[in-house]
Amino acid sequence: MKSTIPEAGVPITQSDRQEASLHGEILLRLRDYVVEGNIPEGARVPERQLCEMLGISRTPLREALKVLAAEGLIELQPNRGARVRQLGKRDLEELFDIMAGLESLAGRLACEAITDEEIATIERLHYEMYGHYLNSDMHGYFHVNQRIHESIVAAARNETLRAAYASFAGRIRRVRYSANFARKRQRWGEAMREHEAILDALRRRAGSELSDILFQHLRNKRTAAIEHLAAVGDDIAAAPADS
Amino acid sequence: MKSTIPEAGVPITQSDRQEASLHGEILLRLRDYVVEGNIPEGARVPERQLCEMLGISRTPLREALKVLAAEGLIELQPNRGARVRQLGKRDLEELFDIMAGLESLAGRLACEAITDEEIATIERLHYEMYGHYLNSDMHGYFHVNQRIHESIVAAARNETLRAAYASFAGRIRRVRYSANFARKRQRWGEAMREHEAILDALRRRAGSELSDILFQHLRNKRTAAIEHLAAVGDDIAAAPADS
DNA sequence: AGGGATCATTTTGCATTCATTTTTTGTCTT
DNA sequence: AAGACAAAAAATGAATGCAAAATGATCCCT
Repeated sequence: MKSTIPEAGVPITQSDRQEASLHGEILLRLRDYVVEGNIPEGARVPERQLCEMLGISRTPLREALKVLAAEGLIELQPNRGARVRQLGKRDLEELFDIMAGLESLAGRLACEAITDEEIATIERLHYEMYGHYLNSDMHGYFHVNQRIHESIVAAARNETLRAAYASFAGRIRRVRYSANFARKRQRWGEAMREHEAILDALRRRAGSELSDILFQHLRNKRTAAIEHLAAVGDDIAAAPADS
Repeated sequence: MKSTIPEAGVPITQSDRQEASLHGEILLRLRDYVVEGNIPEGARVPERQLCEMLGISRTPLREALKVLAAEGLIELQPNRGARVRQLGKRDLEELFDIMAGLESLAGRLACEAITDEEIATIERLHYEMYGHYLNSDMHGYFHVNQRIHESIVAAARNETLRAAYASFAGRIRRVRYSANFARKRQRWGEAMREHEAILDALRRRAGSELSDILFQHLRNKRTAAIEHLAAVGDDIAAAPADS
């Protein structure tokens, strides 16, 4: 008996749906492959090459490419193939704002349903993150920080929101990670204080307040990231013009 | 060679955006077709039938179906074809909350960039809507109401947000429309007052405040819609229950 | 020798074909 | 007559083939 495929008529969750068929498998692998940054931005990706790399024919590959294009990870130019999407400054601003909005929403919803246990878990993560902060462990801080935000999204009890959040997060994954290392010591301290405010509002289940704090917190992240990329990012900031 | 099936369905309309390719054309047409509610919820949609209806082969159709599935409009069950996605009560709650979050975000962003002219336009729409309210013109009210919310989203100056908003709106389009007619006179009056508060906050560019008001406004809409569908909707509410 | 046109090669888009899986139908057994 | 098993029919998933477009290379003309 395999992985408990529900009876007919019952919707299959998006994550389960993909694994069975080949195009779904390819979709998952290709998405990871792109999100992880294995293909340089704006690079042309010939179908044939991907096909032999994955050992499949073009049909399921093309289906996966269409989906990835719909998700905004790649661009499909008519008769000219697929390119990894290049994010210009404006694109990044828009995506960061959306992430801010989604987390802001997640925080508001989380206040309606979060359990004490979940809050305790987030508190533990918070202190763990504080430890990384004190040790100036950027890498550890980044990952625990991610887990905190993911925990808030999970506490919102909204699977559709979680999926949308994950999708948008994938689109700016590389940038987010690289931008994290741009964090100045001062901004880092501010972020820690903001996280304390987040935790405080969460404990009090102050939805509207938490929504505001989260948005502002992410907005500040956005500013830091954009500034960083404007200074360092030549490859990324080069995109804003068309083609 | 019988390859060219002439004028089997409908001629190609190039008026649609940049979608010159066949799969893109099919995607737009199929999406509209599903969103407009031409296929009953949960109904099986054989590829063959759609192919001859659209006058194309299965390849571009299947590509379009994959994208629609990624958008959440249809479901693809392995080896069992495509079905129009059925939204259970929980799905609707989640989607309404996301719409609330996105509009809340849009309002906040709009306050940063909206022009006096845009506000004036929204004011005109508001009074037009008020007229429909006084005349109990449900249909007119619904459409002007939509335009107001779309105007706020447009004023956010975030194309990615606009696209995401449109996508989620498509998923609950039918329900939204039908739920609108469930509006009790009392709730209708409340909605009008909320709209006045929205306009007021927008004039003052009070982003955080507008964000709160919009979320609450949409939350109230959600409650009304879910109650309505719980009472009337047998087909829609039938999905979540276990088999 | 340099710029541009023409032709060959590569790549993409779509149709068709082949292989499984599912669904239906028909028959047989209890 | 109802249920179960089996075979046929239909539908889906993936691969291949073919035409059109794009890319690159060669050749011609000034």
